Amino acid sequence: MPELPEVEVVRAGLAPAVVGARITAVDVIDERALTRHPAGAADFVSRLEGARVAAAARRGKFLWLPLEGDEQALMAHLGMSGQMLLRVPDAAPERHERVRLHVEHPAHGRLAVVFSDQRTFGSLAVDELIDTPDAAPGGFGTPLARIPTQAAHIARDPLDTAFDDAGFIATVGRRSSAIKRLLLDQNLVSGIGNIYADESLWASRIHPETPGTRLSARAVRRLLGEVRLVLEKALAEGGTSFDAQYVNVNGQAGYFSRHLCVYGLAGQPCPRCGTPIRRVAFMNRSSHFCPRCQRLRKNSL
DNA sequence: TTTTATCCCTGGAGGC
DNA sequence: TGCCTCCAGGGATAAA
Repeated sequence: MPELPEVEVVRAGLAPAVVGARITAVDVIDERALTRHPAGAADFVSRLEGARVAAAARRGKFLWLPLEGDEQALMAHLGMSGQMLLRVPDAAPERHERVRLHVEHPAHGRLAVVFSDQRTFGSLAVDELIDTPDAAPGGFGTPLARIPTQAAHIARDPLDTAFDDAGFIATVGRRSSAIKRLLLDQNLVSGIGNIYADESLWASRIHPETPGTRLSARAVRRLLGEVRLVLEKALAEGGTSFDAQYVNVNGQAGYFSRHLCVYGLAGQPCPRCGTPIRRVAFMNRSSHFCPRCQRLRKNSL
């Protein structure tokens, strides 16, 4: 499931192949891949054909390719199972191929950029770029203080140098929601999904259902530090792959799953204390934690 | 404003 | 073998 590290691996893989390239043609195979582009497939195609890609940018789990000399960008969210694959121009269709962009790069020649998505939670759109409220770059990979309108509402991610640590700590301290719910709230901090939320909370020894109001500023600062460490380690390993749902632009898996301490490891010993990891239902998904290292305390942490 | 629940979707796993 | 149910989960939206 693509979270920040996986999306960043995709962005970094796409950048050298598409920045400076011209989009020569667009095939929309399945319109469900355009749920974020309400004007429809014909409008999507007409806005892209002939355009040149100026950059490859990302904030949290949102990825976008600003178009040169224009106020628009091709925006992508990979959802649960979306993939952006680089292929030779006449490559056979992928099993769950939804959209194919034909591009021509001045150095690399013709390429196909394939958006493939099994569960169809991902989507592409051509979106307007607007100014960022803090005048800092819109995201990683671009110096411009611009962001697609559909990504403008989400917070910066923890690896963004413009991330507001103090604002995050203060907001968490005011909210009574479970800390895991707050970590998954993209309006508060972006890029974290179920895997890295569980891993960061385990590293911080915080129970996922601890209310934000029960966490001291010091505890939230420590958690933020662990979030960054986990994300950076995952990035260095190429992201987390459990199956074919996440691969980089060349179709290769990441290796961070070898380093997971709790996620998906219910019943297995905690790497720190040996107590069996517990899995509980949480927000229509799963939480994994060590019942000994991560106790739910009544007093503040 | 904050919090919580529901829905969207596909394919693999497991039970019968 | 075939059918059925459950499960995975990011984000938008509605409801409380």
